[in-house]
Amino acid sequence: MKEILRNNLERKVTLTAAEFELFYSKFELINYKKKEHLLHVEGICESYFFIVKGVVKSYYHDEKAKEHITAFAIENWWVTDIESFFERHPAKLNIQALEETTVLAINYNELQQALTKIPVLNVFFRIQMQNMVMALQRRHHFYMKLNGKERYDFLVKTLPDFVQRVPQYMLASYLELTPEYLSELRKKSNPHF
Amino acid sequence: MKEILRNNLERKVTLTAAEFELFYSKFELINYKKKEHLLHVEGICESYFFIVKGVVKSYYHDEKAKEHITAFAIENWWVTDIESFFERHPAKLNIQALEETTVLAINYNELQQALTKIPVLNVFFRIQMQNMVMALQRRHHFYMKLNGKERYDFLVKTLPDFVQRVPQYMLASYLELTPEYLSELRKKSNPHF
DNA sequence: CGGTCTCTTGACGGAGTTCAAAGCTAGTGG
DNA sequence: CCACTAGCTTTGAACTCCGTCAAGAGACCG
Repeated sequence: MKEILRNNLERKVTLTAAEFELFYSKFELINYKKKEHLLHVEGICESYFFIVKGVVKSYYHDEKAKEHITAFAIENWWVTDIESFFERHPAKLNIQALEETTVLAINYNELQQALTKIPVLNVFFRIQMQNMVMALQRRHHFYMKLNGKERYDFLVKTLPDFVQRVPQYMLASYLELTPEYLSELRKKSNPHF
Repeated sequence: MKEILRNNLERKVTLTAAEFELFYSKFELINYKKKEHLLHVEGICESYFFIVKGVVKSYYHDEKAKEHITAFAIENWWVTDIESFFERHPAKLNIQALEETTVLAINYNELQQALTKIPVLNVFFRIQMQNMVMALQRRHHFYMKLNGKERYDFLVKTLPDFVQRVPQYMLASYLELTPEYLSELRKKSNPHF
């Protein structure tokens, strides 16, 4: 538990043992059952989550009540509604566990204190934000350059195991396609079973 | 010049006069003529730019040589190819001046030194990256939820002056539409001239 | 073994693209 | 300061991708 978080931090910065202990002490270990929510739309997102085990999805419903999945996150990833968390606005996203999921959660005030007491965390989160910016820019290319079939093929090629861990209709939602059309694409991809 | 940068920083953090002077001394003032490039694809992006005056676009060409504009930036904005700049990879983006443009540019090594010597800059850039993440997430909704007409109308409504500063075909590229189709949409929007 | 959740099929329609051509507009040089 | 040209915008027809709706077929869980 502690080790997983520590390794994740060490990828980007170096903390003294004391700094790490202080930071770690601010987290709470939480267990979510399948379909339980880490965050509900409208509430203010109080926590920044580090996923120790499991899978979650971030999603919202549009005006026609259709679900749009904006991201999945698995082991060793950080997840939150950044806008709600940092700006203290009501969330536009829901976050829900797709499997039994264990997280380390740190709340807003604790994180702000930690950022003050442990300045190197500003470096960590700056780099994390930079990486997120890069990922979002790549996602933009992904959606703009590729049509539905190409997006699906790319996902299957780059994350084959992940594709099997999540039902088709959720992938369709993430790919911004209808389940019906995705089904048609799959037929084309695999002419023989 | 100095004042504009100073104000931009003060929106998020507070620097001492000495810190600001140190930071400012690392910038170079550069003037670009219309159509000149701040950054060329393939080269490594050496500078982080702060636009003092003018407009620039970031864009790339797809495999069919079609141009895709990913962003515009105007006075008081920061712009760079984040991935190329921070990861020291060849750039995937070009950045080009659309008008006579003046920038303050800081290069990679100078910025790294500044981040070490002036720790509060880590806070500044962390917050800047956070804001960029939020902007990119909003952009994702913008493209996914809205159809072409809605995207165009939204742009005209929120940035009417900007729309006039940039040719239609560039707006079309930014909106991920063909110029032909955008022309059709404009006709629908303004039935009387 | 019954019901809900998930995936597939097919007919049809609409948003947006492609290609080709013509009509404008604005900047440039003569 | 006008004329010319290159760059920009508009038009229209044919076509493609993908969504909607309606229905049926599996599959999983209690």
